[in-house]
Amino acid sequence: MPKITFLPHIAYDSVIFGFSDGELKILIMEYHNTGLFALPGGFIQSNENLNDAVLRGLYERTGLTDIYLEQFYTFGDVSRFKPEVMQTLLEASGVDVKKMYRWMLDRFITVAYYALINYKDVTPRPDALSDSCEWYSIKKLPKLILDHKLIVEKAIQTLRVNLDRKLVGGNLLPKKFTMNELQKVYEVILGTKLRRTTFQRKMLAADVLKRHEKHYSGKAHKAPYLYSFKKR
Amino acid sequence: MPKITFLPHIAYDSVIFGFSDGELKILIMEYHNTGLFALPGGFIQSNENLNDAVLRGLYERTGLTDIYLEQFYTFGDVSRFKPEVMQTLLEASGVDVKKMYRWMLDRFITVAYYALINYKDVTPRPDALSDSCEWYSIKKLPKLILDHKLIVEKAIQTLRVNLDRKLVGGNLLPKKFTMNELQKVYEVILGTKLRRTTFQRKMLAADVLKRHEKHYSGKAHKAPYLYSFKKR
DNA sequence: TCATTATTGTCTCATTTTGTAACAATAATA
DNA sequence: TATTATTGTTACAAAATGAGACAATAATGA
Repeated sequence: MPKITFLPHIAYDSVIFGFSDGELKILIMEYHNTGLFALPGGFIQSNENLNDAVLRGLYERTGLTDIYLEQFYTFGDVSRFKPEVMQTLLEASGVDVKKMYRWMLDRFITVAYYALINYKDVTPRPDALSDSCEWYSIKKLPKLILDHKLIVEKAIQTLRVNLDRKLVGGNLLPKKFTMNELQKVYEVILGTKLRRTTFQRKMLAADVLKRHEKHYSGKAHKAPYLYSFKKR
Repeated sequence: MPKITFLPHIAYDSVIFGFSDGELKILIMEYHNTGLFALPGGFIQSNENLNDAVLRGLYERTGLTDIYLEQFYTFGDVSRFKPEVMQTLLEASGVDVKKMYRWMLDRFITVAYYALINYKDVTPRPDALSDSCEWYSIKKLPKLILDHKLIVEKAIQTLRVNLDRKLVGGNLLPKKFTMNELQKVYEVILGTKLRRTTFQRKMLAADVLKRHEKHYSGKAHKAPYLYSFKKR
């Protein structure tokens, strides 16, 4: 069995977005007994494509394979080199830093991705080094290590720009959804209220939605149609 | 004097755009006696910010310090690992590959940037490994090594998207320019003809231009105003 | 000197897109 | 069966854009 080796100095971090309770949430890991929180990230095997490494990490944490994923920035400032932080994480997990994990204390450049997933499809799983992997509202994030707060902010900025251009909002919803649910996703991401009729007209005119049967919620009013995104 | 060391496995490549003769051009390096062409790139010193490394490389090739620069993608497929190409480059330059440059034959992930500069401000300078550093029209590029063609294509795509959103077109022109010159830049980048009156109205409405004196070209017609971009 | 030519800055009107409100059509409830 | 809340669609106003017209030059040359 060949030994798995990772590329030194290069990592990735992923901002995994979900939508629930009318809020935008992301997955955050907490490390054993440290009170330190971080984005889910990982390393690239020496014979592995960068994008595949990220998909592998996403699969390990969420169990999902067919994920909307987008690379948005690579963070390479020297100021993100803080070996004492990584040392704390490793020691708290009881691994032998001196031997196997020496390379993890080096300077790292990290390639950041964001993913959009359907909240309900996921049961977050922590990895070997971490205690928990849980959803946090982007309005109430814990303090994150290194520059991870900056990474989250840039992810949200990029998502906002791409929302209309790439019409990616639907990836945060189940396959079928109502127009109102889609509008709420847009409103939360953009941070503004949108006009119902204008939104509906725009989405229908974009010719990306397929209309399905009506959805009877049990509420005392007209039932809305369900929609799904057309395959491209 | 401390020895300069570079981060292994990480490089950058830059797509340096200029505008002349009504064409969009980029700087391409040719390597000694090899007929191999590549984007200007380089490595990151172990105590240097990623962005600073790119600016340093840009300065070495162009002599410019105040450059519009944007990171747009990080390329990390295993398929870009072709040690024989780098070996050819190094050997043709007469360096001792076995000793100093062993690390250059490893797998590299490259962070790609594009820069916009005023063509006339620059006298391209080759680096130690290369023969020449010259402007090529993006319509007539030589065959490039590795995935550099893909990198150029992605740079152009990103530039198109950012053109209106960030109003960066002016960085390809001298400080002062006429509306017609600016329009030509837009047309070349977008690959389409634009309507003169609509373009003028849009640019003026955007409130990013400052109007200066008229420019008398000697031609037999009304003289256009000169404009510059407002500082942000 | 004064038409001529090419191009510019601006205006006008038509067309398209977007903002805003109105309204009829339900699905459950009382 | 009237009431309530929400939906899909239409109607009209307002704004943005497309497309052309036109007067205002800067040089040229008769």
